[in-house]
Amino acid sequence: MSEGTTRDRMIEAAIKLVNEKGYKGATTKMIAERAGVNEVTLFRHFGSKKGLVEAAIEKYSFVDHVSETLETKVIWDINKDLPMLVKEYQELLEQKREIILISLKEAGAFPELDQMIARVPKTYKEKLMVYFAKMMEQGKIRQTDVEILATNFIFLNFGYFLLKSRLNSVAEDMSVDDFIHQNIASFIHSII
Amino acid sequence: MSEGTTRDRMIEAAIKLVNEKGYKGATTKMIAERAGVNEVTLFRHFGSKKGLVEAAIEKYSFVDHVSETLETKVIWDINKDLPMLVKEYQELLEQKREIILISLKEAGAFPELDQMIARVPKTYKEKLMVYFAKMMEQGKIRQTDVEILATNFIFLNFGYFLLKSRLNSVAEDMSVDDFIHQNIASFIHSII
DNA sequence: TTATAAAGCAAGTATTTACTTGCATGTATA
DNA sequence: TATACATGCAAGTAAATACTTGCTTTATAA
Repeated sequence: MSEGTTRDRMIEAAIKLVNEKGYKGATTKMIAERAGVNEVTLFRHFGSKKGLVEAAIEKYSFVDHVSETLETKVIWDINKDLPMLVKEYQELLEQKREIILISLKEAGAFPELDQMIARVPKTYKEKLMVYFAKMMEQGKIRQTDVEILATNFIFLNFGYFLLKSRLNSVAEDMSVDDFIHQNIASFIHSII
Repeated sequence: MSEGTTRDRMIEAAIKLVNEKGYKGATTKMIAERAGVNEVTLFRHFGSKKGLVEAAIEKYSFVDHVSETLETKVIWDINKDLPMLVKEYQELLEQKREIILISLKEAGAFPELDQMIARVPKTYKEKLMVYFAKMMEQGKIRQTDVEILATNFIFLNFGYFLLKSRLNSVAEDMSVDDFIHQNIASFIHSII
């Protein structure tokens, strides 16, 4: 029995097990066991397995503060801003790691989940474009297509995140700081 | 009933359904149905469901010709070589799309699959490093760390591929040619 | 044409799984 | 103390699922 209320423990166990075994693979028996709870309690709280997983998804879908960061923490110095943004974005991906991987696993099964996850890079891209445009106005980066800059930045981040998450062959042993000081530094160098 | 031998049809149906529904979600009944085959035939051929999926995995794990390409088709012109390599790599990812997504879904369940998939970007990275090193020797690209170049190139490719595959929000409506002419062009511009 | 192999068909089995019901136990609040 | 509420426990149900067996039908090839 871990910490938190009964409800929290069930939700946490559900997220973890669905991530490990997939929706079908995570049985209610296993979830109850890992939550240190009787299986019946699970149905009394959420009605059905689907209800439980939906509750779990909802709980983990906290509103991302990435947009906020891009409006407050930015100091208009590309060498400070981008590393900071990568760090925040990777942290966000890490926090949502399980639910992102679930959405890759269970694509289609939970439409709301798809949309929810898709929204993250989308809003991020839009805000990034604004940032790059302003930097360009100020003459702090080269004149280029801001959309390309933004998508490339996201592809880099997402590619690194996923290759590190699962297929740890290219990005193995590459910490976020390594990624920032090597790969992102190279990216920055190319746009100033 | 699609084309091919009975065996081929079963394997094809297995790959597709496991990709759509996950290993547990793809029932033998469904697989048989989609293959236009009696369910018993499936067991007579492969003994068990696991046997079938393993056979399917093995069949789809053709040796990648990426290494070969990097040794034969290259003409030592970065503006021609990289687009060509992206195209080939994206085609490879596309061909292995289903099995790559399966390996993300069923990570851990089929260890051989993990290794198999992981090998693709790994060998690609190594070959790329050699290519970049030679280009540098010839003074055709700027002096930089070849490993960073190679990983960034792969992150871009993989990030694009996955965001396009599933979370189609950032990369939606972005064709491979768009990706090459915009994002990769920007990458090329940054290293010459 | 005949022998052989591959596939279909029907029926069944054991197990798992999501979910239910009835009742006992504990625990907090009025 | 009494009343509500949350949880545990035991037992069960209906459906689905992987897999089997025995027999018939179809296609291949000698």
